[in-house]
This record gives sequence, C-alpha cells and structure tokens, in this order.
Amino acid sequence: MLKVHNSASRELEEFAPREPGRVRMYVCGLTVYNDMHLGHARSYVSFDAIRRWLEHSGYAVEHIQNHTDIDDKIIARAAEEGVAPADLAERYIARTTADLTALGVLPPHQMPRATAYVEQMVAVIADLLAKGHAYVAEPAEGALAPDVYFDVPSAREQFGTLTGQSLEELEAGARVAVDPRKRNPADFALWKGAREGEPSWDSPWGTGRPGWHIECSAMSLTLLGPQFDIHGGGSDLKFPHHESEILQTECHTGKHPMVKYWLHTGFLTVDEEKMSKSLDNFFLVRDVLQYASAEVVRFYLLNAHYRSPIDFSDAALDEAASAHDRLAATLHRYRTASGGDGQPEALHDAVTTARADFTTAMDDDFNTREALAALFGLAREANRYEPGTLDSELRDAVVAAFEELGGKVLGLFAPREATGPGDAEIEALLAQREAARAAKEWAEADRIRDELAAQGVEVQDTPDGVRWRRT
RNA sequence: GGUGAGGUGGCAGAGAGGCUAUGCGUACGCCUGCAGAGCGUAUCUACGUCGGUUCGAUUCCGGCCCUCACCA
Repeated sequence: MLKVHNSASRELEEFAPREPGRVRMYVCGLTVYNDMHLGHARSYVSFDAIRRWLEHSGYAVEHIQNHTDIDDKIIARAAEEGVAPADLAERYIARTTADLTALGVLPPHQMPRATAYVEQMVAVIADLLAKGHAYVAEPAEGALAPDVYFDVPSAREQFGTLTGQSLEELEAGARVAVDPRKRNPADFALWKGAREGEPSWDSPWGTGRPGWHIECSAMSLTLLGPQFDIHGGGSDLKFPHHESEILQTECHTGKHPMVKYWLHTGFLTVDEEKMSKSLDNFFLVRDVLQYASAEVVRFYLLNAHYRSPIDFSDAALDEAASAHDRLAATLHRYRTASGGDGQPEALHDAVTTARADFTTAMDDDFNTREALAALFGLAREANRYEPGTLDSELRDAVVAAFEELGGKVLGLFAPREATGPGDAEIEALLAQREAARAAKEWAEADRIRDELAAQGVEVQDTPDGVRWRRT
C-alpha cells in the first residue's frame, strides 16, 4: 500500500488516485532564462523516480511538466543579451530539455509552454472577474494597459491550504512595501499590462501578458482537468505560487480540491547555503555531468529522501560515486558470468528480501534511501559468491532484481556507451599480461594493467581468472 | 515578525518505544606475485539541550538553543 506525504495535510496519506489505475501528475517546470542547476535537478530526478515507481506499481501515469516561457526574468535577460525574449526562451527550452534527458529523466508525456495557453488563461481570468474574484487595477507607471489582480480576501476560506497561514497572519508579518494599486497586499497579478517593447497579447483589459501563477492553472486545467492527483514542485513553490494556483483554479471551477496530493521536494544547498548566483555557488547540471556520470548524480540525489534538504559538495559526489560503483560492479559481475550450478539458499532469500524491502521503502512516501539500502543488502550477499559458480537461473534473478529496481525504477544502471579500446583489443592485452604473469614477469604484467587502467579499463585478478570492466 | 522543515556515530544519511540501518572513510585479518575488488572484524556511552510520560525514549509530550527555507 503506497503512502505519500501530502503537503496540504502535512501527513502521510494512503495513495488512491481519483480514477483507479490512472495517475494524473503535474510538475512545475522551469522558467527558461538560464541553464538548469543542480537544485532543479534534485526536484526533477525525484519526480522522475516517483513517476517510475508509480508506473512500476502498475499505474498508467500522465506526467505533465510545463515550460514557463514568458516572465519578467526572461524579458530582463533577453534585454541584457539584446535578443528577443522568445528566442531566449527557445534556446533554454532546448538546453534544459537536453539536460533532463542527460540526467535520465523520462520525458514527460507533454511539456506545454505557457505562451501556447494564453487564450485559456484569458478565459480563466475573465471568469474570475465575472465571479468577483478579480479586479482590473490602474496601469502600472509606464505601462500601456492595466493590470488585473486576484482578489485574495474574496477567497479567504481557500487561503492557506499549503502554508497553513491565515491572511491575517500574513498581513501581520508583512515587511515589504505594498503596491498601492492593490486592494489587499496579498493580491497577486493575473495579468500584467504591457510596457513598450515587451511581448504582449490582446485581452479584454488591453494588451499585456499573463502573471506567473495563472499559467499553471490554465495548463493543468486544460490538460488534466479541474481535479487531478499529484501536483509537484520544489518547496519554494508552495508559497506564493501553488497557493495562488489553488485560489485561481478552485474559484474558477468551483471544485475542491484541485489537487489530491501535493508533493514538494526539499532544498539542495551548497556548503550549507542555498545555491545562488550572488554567492557564486551555482552548479549547472551540464557542468556537474562533466565530472560525474548521470547515474552517479542520480545516486547522489536519490540517496536522501526527496523531502529532506541535501547539501552538495565534491566530497559528497565522490562518495556517491564509490557507493554507486559497489552496486554497479556487483551487477556487472553477475551479468557477465556464465556456467555453474550452485544454488545457495541464502542468495535466493536475499533476492526475495531485497525486493520486499525495496517495495516497502518506496511505498513509504518514495523512500529512495531505504530502497537503496535494500539493494546494498542484496549486493553484500551476492558478493559472497563467485557468480560463475552459480546456477544461471539464480544469477538471472539477481541481475533482474538490480535491473528492475535499481535500473528501471531508480535509473541507476543505464547502459554506458562503450568508449576506449574494443573488447578484442582488451582481451588481447590481457592475454599478453597472463603470459607475463605465468612467466612471473611482474613489471610487464603491471605495465599492461596500468595501460588498460589509463584507458578506463579496470583489471581484477580473481581465483577464477582475470576479470575486467570499463569504469 | 509569521509559517514550515530539520538537528543521528569520523562523514553522509534512514529509521523505530526495548532488536546490526545502509553507504563512504579508517584499522586489522583472509585472499593476492603486487594491487584492486570482495568477504570478515573493529570504529569508544550515535542520536542538540532541559524536563515530563513509561518498567524502558534517540524514537511520545512540553520548554529552550541552533540551522535552513518561504513570506504579497
């Protein structure tokens, strides 16, 4: 029985999608004005594992992840670079999508862009205005047309679903200068009147562009309907973004709850501080992937529960590499072995136990850390045996467990591209080395081993002969 | 100021009212021509702090300290 932590209730709840066997899931995507950093990766890899586990559990998952391709930051960045905002967005849609692929994140079923849904957004805003949940304000200074704001006090009851804060508490804690054009400090923009030279769309309130929150309401509404199962994103999106989405969508549709389970991922910090450009501790996914493989990065990220904060450092990544290699090496030995007829009971049991423990862990709010511990348990038992001495069916069972759980669900054992020398070349060198060893020419044997190591081939002498693998 | 999350062994990081987490690192042993990998053993009272509940709490309750995040 799968249980998930719902941010709305702050409790573990039994997972039961609205429609049996089918899961509709919306994950907030990136604002495409920059490359993806490791903090983003943390969130997307987490939701990737969540999706994979749901699919493994037999659900037909519909995974939507948007691109925010119109926003203040995009306009500002485009102006800096002297390019059109649409071109800038296009570039980063391509780059971030490539980064996701490189991380082994399964492609979402749809990746809608905000600018393709402006019509739907306008319709929702018009309806909110008609229902008295929104109002047209004065144009901002220098703007060509008015802004439209959501009237938060008009939806007082719905406010605070995720943050647990009341409107009064929020006002009490206010410490930011309030825009005088808003009726209430908590009101947020549904529509922003255009300024000269900015991208804009026509609307009943004049030319302008959508506010940030309305896009997710419009896209989830269009693609998944007024009520769906999972809405995910980083913890930083709870407020105001997700809180605003709820107000918009529910006031528009009149249906509650918009989302059955809200899932939020924890932060990734660097040396105990949040990753940010001003602190110059910004790690881009594409840079980290130069240093570590996607599997290692995934291992590092999945080695903590998705809601826990994690701290990034080179040492942490190195540790993940060592740990991941322990599993990968065991799997490799079992994959490449042949012959034998041994059927130790303990190894049979270890496979069964690992599968059961893995399932228990993942069913407990996607506890990937515990799930990994189950794989290590299997690895330890499996390493007690020389796989070549085992019955092929048992060996296959071990391989299947690793491939299905660690591979298919966690994405940790993607086949590596073969680089460096070919198999035949390696075998030839190893034959030379064996000859040298037989003649006790240790210097020559070690030279060949070093040469292979330099080319990324690890050589191991075992009681059952030499073994090698690409690292 | 408000709200939320968290403080676990050398490090990372799970977890549960009493039973070895797991991984990394380190030391020793086995194995090995050597190395690596692997296996075994060890790593001192591991659970922020002060109280409370309990036969027993790191795990439940309350106060306190600290860290992090979000706040129109």
